[in-house]
Amino acid sequence: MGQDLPVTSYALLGLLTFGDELTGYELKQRADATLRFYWVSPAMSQVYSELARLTERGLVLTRGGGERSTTYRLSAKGRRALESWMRGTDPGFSVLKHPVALRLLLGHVVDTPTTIAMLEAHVAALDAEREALVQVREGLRGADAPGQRFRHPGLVADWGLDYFDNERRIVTSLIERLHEEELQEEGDA
Amino acid sequence: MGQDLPVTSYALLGLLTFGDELTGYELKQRADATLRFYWVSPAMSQVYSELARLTERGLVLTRGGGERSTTYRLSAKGRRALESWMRGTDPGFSVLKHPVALRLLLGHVVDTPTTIAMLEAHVAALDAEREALVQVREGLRGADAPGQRFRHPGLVADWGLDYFDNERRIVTSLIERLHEEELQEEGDA
DNA sequence: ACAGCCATGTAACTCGTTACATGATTAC
DNA sequence: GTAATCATGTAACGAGTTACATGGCTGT
Repeated sequence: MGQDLPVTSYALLGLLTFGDELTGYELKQRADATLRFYWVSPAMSQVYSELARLTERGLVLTRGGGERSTTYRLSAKGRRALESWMRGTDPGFSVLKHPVALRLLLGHVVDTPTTIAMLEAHVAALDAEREALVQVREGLRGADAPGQRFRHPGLVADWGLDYFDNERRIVTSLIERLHEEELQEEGDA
Repeated sequence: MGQDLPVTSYALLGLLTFGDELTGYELKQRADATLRFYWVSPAMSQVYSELARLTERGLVLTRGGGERSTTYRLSAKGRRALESWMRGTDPGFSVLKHPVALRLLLGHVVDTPTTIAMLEAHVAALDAEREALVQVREGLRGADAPGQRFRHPGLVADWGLDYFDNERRIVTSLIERLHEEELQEEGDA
């Protein structure tokens, strides 16, 4: 034991449990494709520094150091570390940083049409993100059947899609609520 | 102009737009009560250092400096800064750090019952958080009618409650999916 | 030849946290 | 009296970002 790494380290370590061997660059791409929806996509430079730390602690093994590209794979020690982290530590609660909700909270500072425009832009962004996640989900077809070893990413992607759908629904209804108020106020004026 | 503060600074500044005057301690409590659901609750020490910076830039005014407790209120300049931030800058997309989704993604590393137990604990945590938000929502009764000046916090709280409800629903269904797979596997063995 | 992607890192910096330190006021 | 809450800060640190720097390889 005796390791306590930030969650992002374990997340990157976890991306190396899918049976393949990646360069730092490829690991970053994998993080961009899937991790970013539920966690964060670390900067390129952080991927390399995390890999250096994981290597130092013997949790990953390198191949081809010195040449143009180095690949990384999970070590037995790394697998044990990941497993004991998953079994033995409390995940903690999720943290949401939602700039649109924050600005809606402060809606009295600006006029209603400005707030409505912001929410409409958010719906558009939501659609774009959803579409990106759909692409990821498509890429998992075949590996996602019950009993398949790597079926979990498919489950999480479905979770994410459901989240997007629900958020779209509620934001749309908030827009309507604000629209009705607008009409009311115009009636008063 | 020439100010570019982190979002958290504007968030704290925004909490001072509700017509009252607060101590750092009270501001922290307000952040704990509402901001934490959509953004973050900064540490006590950060609240004080942010207030110091906002004061330095003239965005908030202090009363009673030197005595045991100092209160802070929004300045005209602070209001303009907040407004131009809300109108003129892109909110950006929300960031979700979801340790439970992350661990579900890596479900192949542990056994299914462990994953199910984690999801069940998450449902319990969700219920507790929801209940805390219900309390906040109750405190907003009266200020939340259409046309009321400070009705937006009520809208955001409703959004948050809907989010919790939806997440509970999907996590529960994920638990069922995993349960069914478990039974299937036992049948095979 | 040139653009774009693959690949790897360093340096400086900011945000935000935890730990520490202090003391007044209030409730029991 | 003593525990909890109110109130304010400092110091050290870690996580993560942006900007910078470098160079090979690939397609057109």
